[in-house]
Amino acid sequence: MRSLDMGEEILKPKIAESRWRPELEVNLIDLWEREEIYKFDPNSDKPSIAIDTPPPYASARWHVGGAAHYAQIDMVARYFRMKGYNVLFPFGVDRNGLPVEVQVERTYGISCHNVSREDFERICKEYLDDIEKQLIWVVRRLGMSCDLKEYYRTDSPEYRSLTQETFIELWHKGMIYEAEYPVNWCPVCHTTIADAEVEYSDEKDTDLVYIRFEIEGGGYIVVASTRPELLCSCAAIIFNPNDDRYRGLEGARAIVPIYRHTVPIIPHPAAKPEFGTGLVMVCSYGDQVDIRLFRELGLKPMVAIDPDGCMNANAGIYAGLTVEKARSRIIEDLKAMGVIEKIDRIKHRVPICWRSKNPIEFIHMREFYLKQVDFLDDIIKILDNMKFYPESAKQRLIDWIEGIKTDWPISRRRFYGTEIPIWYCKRCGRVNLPEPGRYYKPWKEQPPMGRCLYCGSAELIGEERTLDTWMDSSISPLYITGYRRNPKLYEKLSGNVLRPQGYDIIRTWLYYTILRVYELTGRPAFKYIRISGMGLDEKGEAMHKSKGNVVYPEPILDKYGADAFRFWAASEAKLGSDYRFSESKLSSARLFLTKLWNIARFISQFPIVDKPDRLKPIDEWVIAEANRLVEVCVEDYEKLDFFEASNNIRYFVWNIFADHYIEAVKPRAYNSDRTFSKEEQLSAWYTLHYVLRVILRLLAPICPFITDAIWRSIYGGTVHKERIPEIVPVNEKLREYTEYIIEFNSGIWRIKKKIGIPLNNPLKGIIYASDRIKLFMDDLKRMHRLEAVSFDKPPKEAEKITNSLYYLSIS
RNA sequence: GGGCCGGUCGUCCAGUCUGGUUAGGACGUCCGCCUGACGCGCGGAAGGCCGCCGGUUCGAAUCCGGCCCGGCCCA
Repeated sequence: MRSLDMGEEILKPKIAESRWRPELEVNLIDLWEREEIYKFDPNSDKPSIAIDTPPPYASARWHVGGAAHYAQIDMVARYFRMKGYNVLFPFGVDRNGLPVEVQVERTYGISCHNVSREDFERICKEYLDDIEKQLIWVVRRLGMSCDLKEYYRTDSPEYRSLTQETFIELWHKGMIYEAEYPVNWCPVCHTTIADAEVEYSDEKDTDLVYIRFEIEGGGYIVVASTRPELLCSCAAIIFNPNDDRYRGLEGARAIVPIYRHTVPIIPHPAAKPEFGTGLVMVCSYGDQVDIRLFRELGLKPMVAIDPDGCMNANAGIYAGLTVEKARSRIIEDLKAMGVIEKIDRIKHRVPICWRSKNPIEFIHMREFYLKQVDFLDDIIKILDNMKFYPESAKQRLIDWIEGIKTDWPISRRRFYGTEIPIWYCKRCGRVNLPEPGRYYKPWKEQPPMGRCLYCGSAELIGEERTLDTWMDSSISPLYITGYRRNPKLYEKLSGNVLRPQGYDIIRTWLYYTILRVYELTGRPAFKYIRISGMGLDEKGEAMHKSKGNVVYPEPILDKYGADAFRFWAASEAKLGSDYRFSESKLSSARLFLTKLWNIARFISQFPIVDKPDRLKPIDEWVIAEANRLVEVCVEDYEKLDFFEASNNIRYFVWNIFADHYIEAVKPRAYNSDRTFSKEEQLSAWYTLHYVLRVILRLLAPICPFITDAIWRSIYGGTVHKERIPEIVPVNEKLREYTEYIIEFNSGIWRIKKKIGIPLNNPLKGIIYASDRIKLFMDDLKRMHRLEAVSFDKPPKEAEKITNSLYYLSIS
């Protein structure tokens, strides 16, 4: 250390620029990569954790909400590292399945059915590669501390082979079966989808048609329906058993108009008396209720809609028409026949496909199913072994699980996905599964088993269908921890996986993962589950391309820098709540960073000294406040949240440290007029650096760039290898003085403003203050350049400034 | 229809679980200031019947009941 005999000109800040420039962030990204400071060490004895990053769909660009979510996940990773953990933080890109295909078909105006399967696969890959580049650019620019040299793709042969391996494993465990049931069918995507993939449209105006049915043996009834095109498949008419109007009809039969077949009239609680006339026709299938009723009442279904969403031969003259066309045509015909009583316009929601957003139909298909109904109780029980943040997210999952009634259909009649690894024997019809361990494409490769394992026939036919994309995604924690491929790593990490994701995919990604990991390993998939809210636009509405309100992160990151963006992402909303994008908040985040930069610049001019034997009271006071900040931040970080931490850091840095402590301590730190002793000056220098280092370490997970830039230029090394600061022993009671210090300073500033003198001018006259501020008075007196301070009772002629501050001017 | 979340200065949000001095912050607004880090700054100020109605209590933004409005999820 150099001589402490200060001539003022020796004090030169180590940080020269008065502004942090976000362009400099890019240099740090390169530096971090070169120094490999975020690398996971499989041989370390530190506690380990794996973060199961949500593989973003490569089929869609990120908006600022998505980028903010990933920034938050990175904060989690960085916090665990600074807590002393060895963190496996992979980055995956989900490239499988229907979403990709739908996007590709839309973008290129093709259909997977009118180009060859090979070509379609190639186009999907190229499209994904392109989008992925943008994605990776954003990930890097955000400062994500994952290893981007080794990110994984769910459509890689390695990943798909694990998906197939788990399929084979579950097959052999007897958990997969094939069956023909009514399924959710998307006529546009041309495939079965799972209940979890069904959404409901916004409320739309629909015709509720009141149709007259003759009763066998005379009379008629009126049935209201939104799906008259299904008349041909009408198998019964129900009314509520409590509905007095229709009691007499029990056992009667009605004649279906146009088709003239007769159907029973049955009392059943599924009919709501207040809907329409209280009489409901049961058709195969208008909705889920119909499916249930057919099963319950033992009715014989008649298929009326084909896989293209058109009426089939059973619909008679309407065959070949789309459902919508058939509906309007049949309404016209019924009108002409004079059997329509009236048509109401009602609002209702229709089930739609989560990707194509088209109405789904319920039709019969033969599909593979993964058993889940048998395991629901076990799954709910195993949730107790996983910690949810926030706690309330758990209920959403339980609600979903409790509503599950059928097994999971996992086969998809699509192309861009993991192939179902099955060859069928043409002779005996049995299913042949290959050995696990590599990636199979049964639709184009020779059967690896050569001959049928059961009858020895050489005639084997490869399965053409693919798996539901959630069959891939739901093994991501197994993939990243080396399940079946790296036993040592798997042993180390299994049981230590953290899942961060949004609440929008609780019923899909989260649920399916927990289900599958349980079925495969019998263990809980996760130790921690972090559920975040959704990123919305400035008005609080979801961002959609079609709405034109999408804000992309690239220009925002260029303009404000990643740290400002990340600070915004941390400080905008509590974990679990939705967050709105707001450019004005982003710019205030940037102001905060500038403030921090300049605080560091100021402090950087003073030498870094050892702790002196005695600290001045105000120094100890600010350290006590810093202790409290550490407590608040750690508490927040432990909840995997950053809202309280970031907001408290900002408040402390700006409103306590800068406004009151630094201002008060400036004269002592410079000590140009030798008001203070050398030891007192050292106490200031020590405290300034101490607090700055606390702030930088606390903020490092949120703002990794600016904190590291400051750390490197003042202290050397990187802040990212530091630990989260701990509380140091000081007199915590000093925090009780905080409000008095603020009130005192504020009072003096008000006096100076009132008499019209600059804040750095001496204040003539006598200040009457409360003696509770006495402890800090030599610093405060010098800070404000007060001429005289008294702790006596103020005289009557003194002016009251605050409850405890009076001023007697000298005229 | 069922469930969940929300309604607090002009705007966006804390505070509500664990009731208690003048309900906090950020942005915006107004006034003043070149103050040995920062004008992307400093200081000062204005601005709120805490959705509505009732109840519990010495005391309610906070607890209880009802209602209204907005959003999400499920049928």
